[in-house]
Amino acid sequence: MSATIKSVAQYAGVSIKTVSRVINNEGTVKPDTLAKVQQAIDALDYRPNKAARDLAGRDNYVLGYVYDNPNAYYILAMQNGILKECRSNGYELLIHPCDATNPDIIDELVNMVNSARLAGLILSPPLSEMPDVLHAMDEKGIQYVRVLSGDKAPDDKPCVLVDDYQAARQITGHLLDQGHRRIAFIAGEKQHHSTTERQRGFYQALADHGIKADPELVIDGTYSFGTGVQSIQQLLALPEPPTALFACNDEIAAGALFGARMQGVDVPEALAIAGFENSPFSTQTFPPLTTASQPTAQIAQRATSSLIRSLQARKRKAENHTIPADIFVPELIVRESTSR
Amino acid sequence: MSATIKSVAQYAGVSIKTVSRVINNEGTVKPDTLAKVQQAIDALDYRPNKAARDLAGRDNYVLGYVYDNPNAYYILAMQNGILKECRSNGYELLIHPCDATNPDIIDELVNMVNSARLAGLILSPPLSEMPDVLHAMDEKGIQYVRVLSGDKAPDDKPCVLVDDYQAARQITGHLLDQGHRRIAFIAGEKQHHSTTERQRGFYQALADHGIKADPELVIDGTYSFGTGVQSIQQLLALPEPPTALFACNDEIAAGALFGARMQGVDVPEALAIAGFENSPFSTQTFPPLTTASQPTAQIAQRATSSLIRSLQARKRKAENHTIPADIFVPELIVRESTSR
DNA sequence: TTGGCTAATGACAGCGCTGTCATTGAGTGT
DNA sequence: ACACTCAATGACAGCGCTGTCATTAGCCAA
Repeated sequence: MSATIKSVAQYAGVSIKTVSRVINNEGTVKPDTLAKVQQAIDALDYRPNKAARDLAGRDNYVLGYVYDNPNAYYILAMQNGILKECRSNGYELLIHPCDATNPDIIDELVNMVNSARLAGLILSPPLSEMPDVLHAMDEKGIQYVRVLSGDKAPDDKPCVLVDDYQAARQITGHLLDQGHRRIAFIAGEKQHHSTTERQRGFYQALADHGIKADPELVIDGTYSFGTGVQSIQQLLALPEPPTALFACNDEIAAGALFGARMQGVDVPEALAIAGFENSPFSTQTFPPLTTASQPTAQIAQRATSSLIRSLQARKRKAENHTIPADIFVPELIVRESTSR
Repeated sequence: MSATIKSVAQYAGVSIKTVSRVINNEGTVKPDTLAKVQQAIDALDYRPNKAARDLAGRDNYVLGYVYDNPNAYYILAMQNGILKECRSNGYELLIHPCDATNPDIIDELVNMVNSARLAGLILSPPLSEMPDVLHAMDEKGIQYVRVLSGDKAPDDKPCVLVDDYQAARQITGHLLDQGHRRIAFIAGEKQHHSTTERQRGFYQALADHGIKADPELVIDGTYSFGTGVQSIQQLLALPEPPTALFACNDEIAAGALFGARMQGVDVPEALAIAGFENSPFSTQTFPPLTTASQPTAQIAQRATSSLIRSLQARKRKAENHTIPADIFVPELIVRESTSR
């Protein structure tokens, strides 16, 4: 049988109420008492019983993860990170796939939150970037945390930032360091902020090296293999084709790699290719792709943690309890697709 | 506030325990008492409080989905199907990724079931095919449903079957119908029954046409892009290379397609390629892959439904309540990669 | 020192239900 | 008519936690 609040209290030599205060972060516990309790919790591997909390308290300890994203790897990684944090805080997760282009999406979300009595929502792109959705949530008093592309929080509501701009700058910088001067860029859907941020980083890196981007080398597409194949054909047909390519994600990069090979262009010898995301795709190509890795699960975990802290803060009516936004910069991973 | 068991009892003029008996279908209530209670429930629109039931009872109304499978698309589809069925039955889902090769996997699962007081488990391959795991669950009295590759239930415990054998036979048959006689096969991990079943179907289809399989054309590998690339190189180097390939899944097929193209071999003109699974991979290649589609979400839903029915049956001690196994046969999807 | 205050902690009831066991009452055989 | 079943129902404790309120300890000013 697993540990209960009672056994933790006994172990730590305090009352169950004090343990309750610790697990709810009520903040009115002396540091050394807190340490004792924390230690007891760890020692006994205690996890609050959700049913009991739900029954005794007035809120439900359930969070919702709403997503609309075709990238299964991303979703799963997010989910794992969220789950991990939920578990260690005695929350449960309700998973809700949805269609962001559905005009009734807002009603759908509000209904879901109400009928399942969710404590809060975790939003990832593109939902986290839809002003209408966010506005509706604010209006209904629904708490949420967003995972966002950017380097600065747009407001003081909880969010976790992924600095695509900086990472894209690094990738482009890497290509420039290899001596490339004609570097192409293939963009994904422009609705995703990640796309525009990555593009911004691309331009900035060029500018850093005093290079003017050639508009011919920048192509708009979608986050798909097909975009990569088509775009690279177009690029290679240019009178002066690029010597390097930065694709907005690995899937596009894989498509471009495929397309280049089909045309007899060697990678990386004649064309260096870099992707973004470090998806399983990126190691399954020949040669493997240089890319940028976002620690998605960790991002999700941090986001969930912010949400929970914000929920707890609101519960005890702490004022202005703003949680500083975390920033993650995806890390450059150099593989053979860009080796000299 | 919604009605509680107490208010229903008062309204019906019985004790709360009798109401409890009614809502749990315990069957020891006199018909007219039952009618009275039922009427009270309807009148007050009473819905049992899940948290209270969980806390008081011995099981939670929570199911667990345990998986170890690198295929994110598969997991997500399973998850969605399970979720759908859970919701319509008032159950909740706990998701637990794990590592099937971990020697402590059994302890891990037993611990999880106990500490979360799960009502039952949904097991997909490879976990559903590990005798040790199943045996341990039986021993501990943990209920489960398996998703299995096969066409016959191995025992009378709940399971849902996916007939890979039949589907593989159909795919190979399709290749044969196109006139191919030298057909290669690339296998995935042999621990997965799906691999051996697909291979069995491959051999059977050849036998149906009086063709003896050439051992040179059958290659063992893993369910990966890399396996496809390497294997096709090996196959094309043969003095008498195959004219068609059946790869154990789409990822291998995509790798093989990539590898063939790199060697200047046209698909489907010089080499027909078929995959399996109908994963998003299969439409993102050029040309798109012929494959077999399994309705994973539906399979998951059916599995969950079996589990729930079996749980309820056991609760009211119904004997011999065997639920017949469902069988799904993945459906052949013909695309350009095998067109004549 | 004394009273008055606040921060830290504890005692205890009760959330809505189920499990266990006790009680009732109708039916049975002699 | 008698004890004897057994089906039907009820009384009651308690699941593990939180909310409320009481208590204690620690501190300061007078």
